[in-house]
Amino acid sequence: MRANAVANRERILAAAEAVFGEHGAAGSTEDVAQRAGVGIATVFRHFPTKSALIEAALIRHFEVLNQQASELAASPDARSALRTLIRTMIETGSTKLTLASLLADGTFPPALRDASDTLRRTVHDVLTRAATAGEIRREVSVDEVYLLVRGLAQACATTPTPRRTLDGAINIVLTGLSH
Amino acid sequence: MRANAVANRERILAAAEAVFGEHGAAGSTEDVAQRAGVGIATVFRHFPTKSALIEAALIRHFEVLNQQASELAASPDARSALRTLIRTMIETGSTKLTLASLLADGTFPPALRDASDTLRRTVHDVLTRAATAGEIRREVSVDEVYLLVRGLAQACATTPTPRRTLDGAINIVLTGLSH
DNA sequence: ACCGTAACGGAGTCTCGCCTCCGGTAGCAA
DNA sequence: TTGCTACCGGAGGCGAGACTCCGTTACGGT
Repeated sequence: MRANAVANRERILAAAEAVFGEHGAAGSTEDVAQRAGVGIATVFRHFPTKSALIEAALIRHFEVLNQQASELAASPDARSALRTLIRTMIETGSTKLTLASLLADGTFPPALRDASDTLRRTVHDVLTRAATAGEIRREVSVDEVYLLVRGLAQACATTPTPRRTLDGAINIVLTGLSH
Repeated sequence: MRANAVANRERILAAAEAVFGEHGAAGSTEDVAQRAGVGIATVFRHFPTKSALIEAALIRHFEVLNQQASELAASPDARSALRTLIRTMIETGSTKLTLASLLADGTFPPALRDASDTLRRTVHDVLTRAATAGEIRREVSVDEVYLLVRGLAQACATTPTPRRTLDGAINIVLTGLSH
């Protein structure tokens, strides 16, 4: 792949993240192209279909999240690591994209599934560390936390939510986890 | 309005609820017509636009929920009332529709806003009763609970979720509310 | 500097879904 | 029963957005 093409691919992915993050799956490929400063044909040359584009953007998102989660898993303060992780996962809005892709298709393509699983494992680590540190109850499962976090993310994504409210909700969850 | 027309209107609303509940705003008007057993024109005669149709279906949903919530607000056992309410709101999947309409338009038409506000007030009642009964902390706001519930509903709507997991998540929230 | 070719751009095609037009059907009053 | 008319249904119009074709551009190896 030529150097120019690599750069374009990157610009398209960034644009896709922005557009789909803003309008969900309703965002149009032409918007993505325009925001990336390339022609439509270029977008379709790099990603043969709209789903492929969304999928690629999602994978990228998961990877970034996983990167941050890994760093947090290594942090000494398990409790605040958990809090930060939850905040990040919600605010990063990645789930807005997840939602979009889910609505479009319904099933996860394997590559996406991998990225998602990796992230889940890392989150699991953070939870386990918090549990052994006695910060949260031991019976709490990743799935439950995941459900709550994904839910909050989606809720915030669809309706503008004041920071106070979100903080309050997160606090409720954290209290529910620890007691 | 002729008797026949009333029946059709009702059938269309029921069909709309089913279709939009299943596919979100992506559900097509023709699907609704087919499921209702009427022609497309009939749908558009009763509801001048797709948004109007979604709006009507949503209002209906809110009213049903509000009905159930009112009954729960009168229940003697404040704690279990709260639990049941939360469960119902999540399972009824109404929020799937909310989501749909929000994606389509962004702002609430007044009639819908009313229905939504009424429900919110009723939920507020249930919360206050639970608070005075000492079942939950006094500082929790309706908004926070709403956000959590809406989130769980959306999360469950987009991905199939085992009952155990949902129960676990609800438990976490309830513990977070009470302690 | 030159050339082969990877990569680009945008006009055009095609499908799909919202909405309308008009001829047909059937409720309801007399 | 008969007629008036409210109501229905399906075949289009129309616009939007996913995807393709092909002439043009410019990267990069020599």
